[in-house]
Amino acid sequence: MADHPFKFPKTERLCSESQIAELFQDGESFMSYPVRVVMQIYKAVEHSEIRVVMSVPKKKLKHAVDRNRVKRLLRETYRLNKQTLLEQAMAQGVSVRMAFIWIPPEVIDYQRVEKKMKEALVKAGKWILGHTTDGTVYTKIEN
RNA sequence: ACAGAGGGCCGGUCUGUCGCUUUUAGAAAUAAAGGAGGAAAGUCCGGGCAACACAGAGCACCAUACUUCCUAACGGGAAGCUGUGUUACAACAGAGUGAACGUAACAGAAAACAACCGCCGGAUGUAAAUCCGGUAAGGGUGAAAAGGAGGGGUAAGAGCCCACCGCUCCGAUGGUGACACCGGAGGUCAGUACGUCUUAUGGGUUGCAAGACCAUGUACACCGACGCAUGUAGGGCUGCUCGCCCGAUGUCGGGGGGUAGGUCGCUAGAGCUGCCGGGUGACCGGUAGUCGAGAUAAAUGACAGACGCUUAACCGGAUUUUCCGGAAAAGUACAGAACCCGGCUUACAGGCUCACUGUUUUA
RNA sequence: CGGGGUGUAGCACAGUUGGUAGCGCGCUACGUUCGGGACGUAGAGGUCGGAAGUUCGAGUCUUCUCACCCCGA
Repeated sequence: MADHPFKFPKTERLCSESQIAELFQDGESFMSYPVRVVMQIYKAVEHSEIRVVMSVPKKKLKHAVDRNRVKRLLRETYRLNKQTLLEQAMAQGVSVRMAFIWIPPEVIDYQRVEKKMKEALVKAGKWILGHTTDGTVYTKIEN
């Protein structure tokens, strides 16, 4: 995985309906406009991994074209900037599940989305650090 | 040339870097090839396909409705007919209803066996006027007022009579037909709109989250059939016995509960393209070639650069409008497959093309 | 993706054969009260989601369109 840092295969995406339901029920969320991030961490089994899902509500963007466009932008910016967060997770020995939910009712251009995604990932890194050091971590999942 | 109205088609291209998905090859790393639309949309119709239901006939309900054709089918399309409409081309509408019934607000005398005003005649009266009768030509109301508008006729009028038009019926001709056109007759006690209604045709229900299979695995309450049994263990009626009744544990089916993972359905089809032939046309027949997405939290992308196209300030040249060359800047649409087809409808930057109508000018 | 439903006053709702759009709560004014509430009287407030069509006339019938809600392994 370290050999090809910009890949984004299915093993890094959250594909199971039940795992997504679990994430939204038990995960904690914070705002990093223009996205809301839902996160959940648990102890890594063999090596740390991060599984991500992108969500764009139909109520915000009515046309399928716009929803696809936003999801592709989110995927692309995450794919190109995920490396530092993965290193943080490996340092703490945890795996992460997270969801990005789009908030604004319009499409935003690539440069701004990339900037906001970097900010969101920095916040996520701080969140991981905060929850691993004060011991509130390994709440639910052992899987 | 200007104006108007219509049909058909296209709807970006290339390079680099980083990715996604399917197939094939490979032990793997990886490599190669493919990867959104005319509307993929709305889900308004029609089919295929699937599961379930189903003797036959009638009624009811829903949809459609000029004619002939096209089609797997259609509420779609083509060509025509009639009417409305336009300067014209367009465009729009379209079964029957003298079989019967219902409704027609407000206004108006009256909304269907019509006398309010008016007109005419008669009676009473000096007169004004009142009463009786005739009259649908005129007035006013209304969306709609009892064939039209002329002449004759009459007290005044009226298809009361006459010619023309319209209407209804009959006949001839042309057309597959809607219908057109011609001739004759009737003599208008046949109004209008909508609905009920009539006639003909079609319609079983639900939809790929249909449905089939595999894996994981929970809990069987209840019901039916079969099997076992001298109807055993056990239970109910009872204080107890007898007696009577129910009857677990097996197999199959129903029902209930659980699982949220995978495979199939899943893309070669009323397919697409070229040519030839038939038809006014929708379309049909023949022949050759061709394979063009199959995802499943859901791929088909992101960024950078160059070009193309449109509008073009501005600059240069010929220089009256105008033409030629260059060009900053801005814009480059509507929109994303989810079982598949045939239509309809709606959205759409810009461009190409075909045929048409009117006016003006030139030959 | 497939199927079904609802839009009427500020809010919740009525409105059958097409013929002047209503009820309840709320709002405004007046009365009543020392004042308020309650009560009584009067009144205002409507592109009937939007656009076409049928009709003399559409909340109602037809077509298109917009928004919201529900159901389906």
